[in-house]
Amino acid sequence: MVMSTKKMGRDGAASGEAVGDSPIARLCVKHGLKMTGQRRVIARVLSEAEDHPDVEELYRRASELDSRISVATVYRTVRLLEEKGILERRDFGGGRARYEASENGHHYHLIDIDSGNVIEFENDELVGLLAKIAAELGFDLMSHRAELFGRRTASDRKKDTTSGKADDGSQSNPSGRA
Amino acid sequence: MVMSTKKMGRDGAASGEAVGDSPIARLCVKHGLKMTGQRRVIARVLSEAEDHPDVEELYRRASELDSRISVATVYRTVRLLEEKGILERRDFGGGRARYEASENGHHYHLIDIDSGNVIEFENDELVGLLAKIAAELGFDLMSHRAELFGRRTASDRKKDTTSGKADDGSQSNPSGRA
DNA sequence: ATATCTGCAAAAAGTTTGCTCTACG
DNA sequence: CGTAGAGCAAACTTTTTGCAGATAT
Repeated sequence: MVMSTKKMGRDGAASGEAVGDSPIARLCVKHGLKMTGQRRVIARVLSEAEDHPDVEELYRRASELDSRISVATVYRTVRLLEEKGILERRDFGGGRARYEASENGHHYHLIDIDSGNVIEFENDELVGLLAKIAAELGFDLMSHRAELFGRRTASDRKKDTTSGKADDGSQSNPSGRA
Repeated sequence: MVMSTKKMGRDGAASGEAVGDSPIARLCVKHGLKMTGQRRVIARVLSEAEDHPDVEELYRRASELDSRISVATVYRTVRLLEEKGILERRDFGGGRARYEASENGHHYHLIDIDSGNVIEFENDELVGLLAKIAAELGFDLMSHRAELFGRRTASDRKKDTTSGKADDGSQSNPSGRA
């Protein structure tokens, strides 16, 4: 098992147009999408996101880079990118959809129910088991998701006291309900 | 692995008041909730549900038994029961929350992406693996969920042609988006 | 008796959409 | 240039809430 070490694209030298493109913007081009300024900004925000922002948060971050972006465009864009398979929508509870780039690879989430932190991890054994289960039920596994809700073990907790929160796409609500 | 064989409570002889109570209604009493007529009806609907109805569907079923129930009450009730741990909220995509009784035991869902059918299954090996993963990350596993999205294998498909849908709490949208 | 619950309707919250103008290719 | 995209605001959908009257314990 390996915890993901997500690398974010550093901001490109804004030379011309295509060179400064973020990884996701490049994916968009690859998918034949028309690259508008707004989309390029949103793509960049998504590429640089290390968490699981919701639309509101994406809108906020995009607006910082270019104030001429509307929420509607963010909604339209994430929907488009989701359809293209570039983005994945998540539901961690709380009513709003949260997004992350598919290119980050398949991984799972462990949510710390006390702090709201979301820890990502990969696990081949798990993939294999799930595929096996699906097969036993007569299905080919097309996609899947697993979320663990846990609490730090006493022994683990005393190791560090980095009590703060790490991931938080704008709102972290452990239980998913206020 | 064992597919769940959920038993639903048959309707009780409406003798007095407490005798006809559904399993969930009894749980409500145990939790000290005031049992109004509406709650009793909703509890019964939930107890008898073999699928994962959303609020709209719960409202429809409850209304059949007693037309003097409002959607607001259904919302308030499921929220209350969820807080008490009697109900669990699910998100299978599609924007609306779907509910099922916690008493049905811990199980997982395999969603047929073509038909929208939801198949429930249990798997001890999976529980063990998830707990192990959590432990490796320094957590005690408090709860978890796993959803598989699959497509019937060619070989399996030709065995039966029960093409229709089985589970469907009012709306089944394989991809979660219309 | 009285704190809790319900219905109703209005309000939130999140997301989608029609229309017109703008801009990518 | 022509068509897809963006902005704006209005529409929609799902869920929550304030309030007055009803009800379980």
